[in-house]
Amino acid sequence: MAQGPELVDQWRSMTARYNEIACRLDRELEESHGVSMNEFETLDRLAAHDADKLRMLDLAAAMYLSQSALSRTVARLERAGLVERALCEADRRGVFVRITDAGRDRYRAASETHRNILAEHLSAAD
Amino acid sequence: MAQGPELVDQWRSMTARYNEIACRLDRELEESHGVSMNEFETLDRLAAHDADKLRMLDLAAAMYLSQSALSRTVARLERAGLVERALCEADRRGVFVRITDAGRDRYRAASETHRNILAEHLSAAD
DNA sequence: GAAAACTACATGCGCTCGCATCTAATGCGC
DNA sequence: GCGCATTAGATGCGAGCGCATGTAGTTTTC
Repeated sequence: MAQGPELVDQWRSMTARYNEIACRLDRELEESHGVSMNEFETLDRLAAHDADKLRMLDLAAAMYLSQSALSRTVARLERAGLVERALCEADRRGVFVRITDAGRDRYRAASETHRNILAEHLSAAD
Repeated sequence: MAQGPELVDQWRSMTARYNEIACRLDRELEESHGVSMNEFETLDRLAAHDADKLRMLDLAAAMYLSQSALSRTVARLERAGLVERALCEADRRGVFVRITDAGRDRYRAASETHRNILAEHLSAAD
C-alpha cells in the first residue's frame, strides 16, 4: 500500500503502450482497408459469432463502446456494405446485425494487418 | 511465431483494461475536480518539472497527445486559471507554460483521486 | 542581407465520441 | 384491455481529437 509512484509509472507505461498500438492499428487499418479500429472490432465480433448475426445489445456488451457510438459504427458499416441490419421478429424493437460476404472478405484481409501489427508490438511474453 | 490468437486475446484484454481505467479516471477527475484526464496529465508534467515551466514542444513530447490537442488543452487550462502562458524571449515563436498556484492546488487534490483509482484497478503485481 | 526553407504554435474543418433525449415496441399492474 | 414504466435502438448536441493549414518568428543559403 501507499506506493503511489509505482502504480503511476505502471499506468503511464500502459497508456503509452496502448496509445501507440491503438493509433497504429487505427491508422493502418484505415489506410489499407478503409475501416477504423472500432469498425474492425465490430466486424470481428460478428465474424466470430457462429450465428453471424447479433443483437446490437450483445454487440455493445462485447465491445467497450457506448450504445450510441455502436449504433453509428454499425450505420457506417452498413453504408459501406459490410454489414446488414435486419429487424428482429421476436422483439420488434431489436435489430439484428449480420456481416455480409463483402464484410467477411474485408475482415479477413484486415485481420491479417491487425495480427501483424500486434505481433510487431506485443511480444509473446508479457 | 504464428500464434495469432494469444496476441489477439492479449490485446483485447489490454484494451478492456485500459478503457475501463481511463474512462473511470476521466469521469471522476472531471466530476470531483473539473479536469479531464488529459488536463490532469498536463498539470502532472508541469508540476513534476523542476523549472515548473515548459515549452509546448517538450510537453507534447512527454504526453501522447497531438500538437493541436495539446495546444487546446493548454488553452482550456489557461482559461480555468490553472496554467499561464508566457512568451519565450529566447525564441519568440515558443511559448512557456507554467502551472499557477491554483493549478498546483488543483493538481494535488486531483492527484489523490488519481492515485486512489489506480490503486483500485492496478494490483502491485502485474 | 533578401529570399526560401523551416520551426513553434494556433486554428478551421470534419469526424467520432458520450450524454441526454426521442421514438417505438414491450411488459406489467390492476 | 388500458395506462405506465421499461427497454432497444436512433439521434441532436456539445466537446475533444487529428490532420491540414495559417501565421509569425527563425535559420539557411547564396
